[in-house]
Amino acid sequence: MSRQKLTKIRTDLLARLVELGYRVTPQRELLLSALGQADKHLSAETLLERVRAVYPRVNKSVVYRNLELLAQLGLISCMDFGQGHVEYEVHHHPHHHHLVCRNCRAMLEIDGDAFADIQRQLLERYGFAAEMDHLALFGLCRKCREKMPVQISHHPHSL
Amino acid sequence: MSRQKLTKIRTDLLARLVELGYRVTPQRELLLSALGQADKHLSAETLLERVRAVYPRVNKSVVYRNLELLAQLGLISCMDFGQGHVEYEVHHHPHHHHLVCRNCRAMLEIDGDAFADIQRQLLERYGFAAEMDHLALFGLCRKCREKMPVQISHHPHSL
DNA sequence: GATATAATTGCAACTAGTTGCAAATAGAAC
DNA sequence: GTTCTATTTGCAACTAGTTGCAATTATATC
Repeated sequence: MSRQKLTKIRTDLLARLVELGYRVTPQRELLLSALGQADKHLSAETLLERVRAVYPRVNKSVVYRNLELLAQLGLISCMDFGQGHVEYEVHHHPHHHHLVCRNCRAMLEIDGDAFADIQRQLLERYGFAAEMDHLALFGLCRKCREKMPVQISHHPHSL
Repeated sequence: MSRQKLTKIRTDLLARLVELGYRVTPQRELLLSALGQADKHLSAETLLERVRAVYPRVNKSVVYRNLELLAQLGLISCMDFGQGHVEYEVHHHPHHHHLVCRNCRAMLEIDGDAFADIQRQLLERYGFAAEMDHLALFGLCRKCREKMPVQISHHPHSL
């Protein structure tokens, strides 16, 4: 992605913050730069590192709080990969899901409306409006399924 | 549930551990008792408390390690509710999912094969074998949807 | 540019959970 | 019942993330 585009992402998000009544601070600029420069989801920790690479005195609670804020406002998306592993990204492609392989950690991005049917069913049957615009599902990818025909025992003895 | 049934759950799981080559320790007995007595998912912390209510000197790392072990062996199920909130339970009803309301935290249990169709589709289209036997989906339940027709602003000023 | 003030940051103390390692112990073999 | 040893536990130090609060600062107004 071009340098211009990256700058645009940052300034657009800053402008949105101002519109919503929030302030532009150097810490927020740094964080949005880091997010804009990333080509994939990044963890809060990685983002803190990248922010500190530019300006080491930024406090970690500021990064955590701002990531939460931005996610709440819908300016960035927050993907929960389970076991407390959360990653953030700007909305490059607004609507997609992830298939994560438990074995090789490979991640397959799939179409955003893959779950539209089931979403409609849940609404009809249970009156439940499920948020299904950015899901992560775990399982085994094709390669790993083919490589692993037999179930591995979990016992340390047998490993 | 009857006292007998509870004891049975514990002894059954202990027997399975022995079959798999693991040892029976007082700590594991206490943990399985606590799990067997629970009528719902419990967090690791709550389980630690319950174990310590009986025998206060049990170490927390032991509880965490054993919950991980039991879940890995499939003897208990581990439900990830996102944001690092994980809960454990013995398999009373083997196959179900949860619809969790973001607003009132109400939890609706739904049928285990609600996602069978989509699971088959993911396998056909992407060769991905998704684990879909115990999912948690977030959204708004019927009541909260009806109560909340307008979108609330997130800004602290306006709250 | 100075002033006011609400938003934001930095700090320090805290929580839940993890890890490496030495000590204790369950279970097997005698 | 002793002995052996791999498993399991307890400990202490650590990590990621959270929270309350005082100090700082971005922005609006004059």
